[in-house]
Amino acid sequence: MSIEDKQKPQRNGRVTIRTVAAHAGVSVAAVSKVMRNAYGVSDALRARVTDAIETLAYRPSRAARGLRGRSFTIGVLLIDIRNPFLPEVIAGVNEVLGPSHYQAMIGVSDARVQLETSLIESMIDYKMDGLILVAPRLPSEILAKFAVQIPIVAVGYHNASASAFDTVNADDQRGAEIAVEALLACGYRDIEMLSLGERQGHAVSVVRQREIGFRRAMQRGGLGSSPAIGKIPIASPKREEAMRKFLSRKDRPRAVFCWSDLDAITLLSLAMEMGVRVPEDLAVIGYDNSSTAALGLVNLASIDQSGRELGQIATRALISRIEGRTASEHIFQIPSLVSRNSLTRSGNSTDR
Amino acid sequence: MSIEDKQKPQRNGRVTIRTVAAHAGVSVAAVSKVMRNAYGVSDALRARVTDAIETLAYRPSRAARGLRGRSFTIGVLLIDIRNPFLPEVIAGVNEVLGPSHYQAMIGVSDARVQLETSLIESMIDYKMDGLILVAPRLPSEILAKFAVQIPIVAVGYHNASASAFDTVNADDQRGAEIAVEALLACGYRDIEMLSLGERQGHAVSVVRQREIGFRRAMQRGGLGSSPAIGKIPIASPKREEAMRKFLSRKDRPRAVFCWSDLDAITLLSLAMEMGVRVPEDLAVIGYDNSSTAALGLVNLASIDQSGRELGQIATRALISRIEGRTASEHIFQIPSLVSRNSLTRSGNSTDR
DNA sequence: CGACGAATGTAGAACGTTCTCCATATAACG
DNA sequence: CGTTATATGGAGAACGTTCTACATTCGTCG
Repeated sequence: MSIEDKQKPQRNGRVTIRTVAAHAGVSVAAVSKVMRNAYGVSDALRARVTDAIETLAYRPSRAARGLRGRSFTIGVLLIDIRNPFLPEVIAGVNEVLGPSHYQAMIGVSDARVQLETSLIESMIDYKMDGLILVAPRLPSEILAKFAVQIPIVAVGYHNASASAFDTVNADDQRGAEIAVEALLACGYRDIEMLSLGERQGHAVSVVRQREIGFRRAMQRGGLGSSPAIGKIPIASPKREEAMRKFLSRKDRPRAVFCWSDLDAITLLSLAMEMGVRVPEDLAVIGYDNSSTAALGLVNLASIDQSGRELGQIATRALISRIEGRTASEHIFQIPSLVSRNSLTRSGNSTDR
Repeated sequence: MSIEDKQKPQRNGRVTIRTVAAHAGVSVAAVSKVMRNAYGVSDALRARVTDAIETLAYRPSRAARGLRGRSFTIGVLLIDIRNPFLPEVIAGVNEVLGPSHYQAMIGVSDARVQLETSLIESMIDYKMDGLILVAPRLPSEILAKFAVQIPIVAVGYHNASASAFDTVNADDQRGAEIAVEALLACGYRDIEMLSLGERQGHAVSVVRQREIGFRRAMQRGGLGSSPAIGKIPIASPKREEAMRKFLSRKDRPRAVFCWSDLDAITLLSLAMEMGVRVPEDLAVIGYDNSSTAALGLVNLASIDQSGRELGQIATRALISRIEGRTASEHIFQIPSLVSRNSLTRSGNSTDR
């Protein structure tokens, strides 16, 4: 009879930590200890509990875990899911997370500050163990405020002075310089940059960094103190319109550096439609080295910043922070040029 | 003094439901009721509580919610994040979820059954309210087993007899038929399909459905009882190799239908490299009408199944199921042809 | 005026973990 | 043999919600 008192579990189907404890003939606390492999567990006990977990196919409830301690989940926030660069980052994250006991949950903010905020809050409310923010839009002060509640690593967010969170970046200034240097090396002097519309990037965004690098390289090359930077809106009908206008300008430059392959590829396409030959009339170089750029049909020269690597590094940084590091880290990767036909006819089409 | 007894909250910084209750001078249960807008709340009470929530900037803990009741989160499982069709689905999901109080969390399975299983389990363990599985790899019996634990809607998964979960699909058989009919209408008779390697698709996958549709349309057109279907592996080096082999076959067909734009675009690119003219030597039609296909440079005719719409429909179905529906629904959308230059030179290049 | 039902609010038991103390057993040591 | 350290296991209080019962207050109606 006294045994039946204990038989309260099993009420609904779910196998809980209590079921496991009963099956193994030990206490709930013991099971918890084994799972967290905490101190003070004999081999015999561990074996018995492990067995019970196995046979019952027990899975700890993440919800309950989150309420009290670790949830073993990390949140990844993407600004946009259509930019092919971002999936690469995810791939890198998953590679590192795979062998660990952590899992990634992804949120997509669609570049809306409102949604970004609420997703971050949700992830905190889920008691996730840490966050990787990819190209967040929020200002540093806000991120810092979140960072006291949860470990944060920002990718594609240039703020090397942030002390509350880590950053992982490709050196976007250097990337832009490399692009300009490549154009100069091909003999082009009349160079412009096509960047992203004003409202889309704050000072710490990758876009603005690339503009800085562009300006510096142009000045260093002796090409004026304020080189031209055009702004392309992000929304679709206006976007193509702005590019068409650029392509039909009588004073169109000889070469153009686009902030992203996304724009560069569309530009290439419109150029073809409008009879502007690439690279004979206009040389184009993009950024991200997306898989579309690599297509023989497109053949777009591009700056490669390995999203996969950035994802891997960010994940490792986050885990080390979750496990106790408090000093902030700011990691830089150096991007590289992938030359293709949009740069010059002899562009190395068989890259890498 | 007796008041101070109650002052236990506020221990660490977090604003909990108890803080709100104290601030509004009501019970915890009352606050909970207001938030769930349950029955039996006066306007006065509601106002007071709403005020307190506002001033304290209270956010309910999702972790705690999940432990007891609704978590107001739905999980989305993607087979692969690099296929541009899938982000479209997410966009559709987010559009419907935006105005609601639900939020989406995304997991990426990378087409690995193991990972897919563990992600689904995690989502269940988080007590998410429902799941949208996009092109899952798991067999129906397993999905059915999961579906008793959590409402499930599968997208891109053909099993109209499943009674435990809903399915939302474009009619992939019909889509393939439309493709073949378009090729026939252009006068091509020597037609093959390039499909996905054997191990990649089970019977209910979209790929196999497209094969069925292809066969039926070919037979109906009087083109043999077992038309040729080539299989292209998914992994990168072998993939291009198989396509090159196809392109250099002496008995290469006059027209080809690819299971996905992903393959069709690579094929187009390799064809150009190898000097095979499209559509003069080879007509190509793809599937998904991805944004890359629409580029002037690529100009790939394709079957359009609006991923956005599928996402929207799936989300609405899931919500209705969460809110009580038990009978399963199996929804079909009819895809459409987007004609472009890869089909015939006069291919309507200015689509949509 | 008594009785009953509707409307409103509250107490308190879950939910499934983690983790801090404690209790006990065993070993070590003088 | 007593005393003290050390290893091992367990009890039970959180964590922040939801939600079922129940208590109270009114109105209404016969």
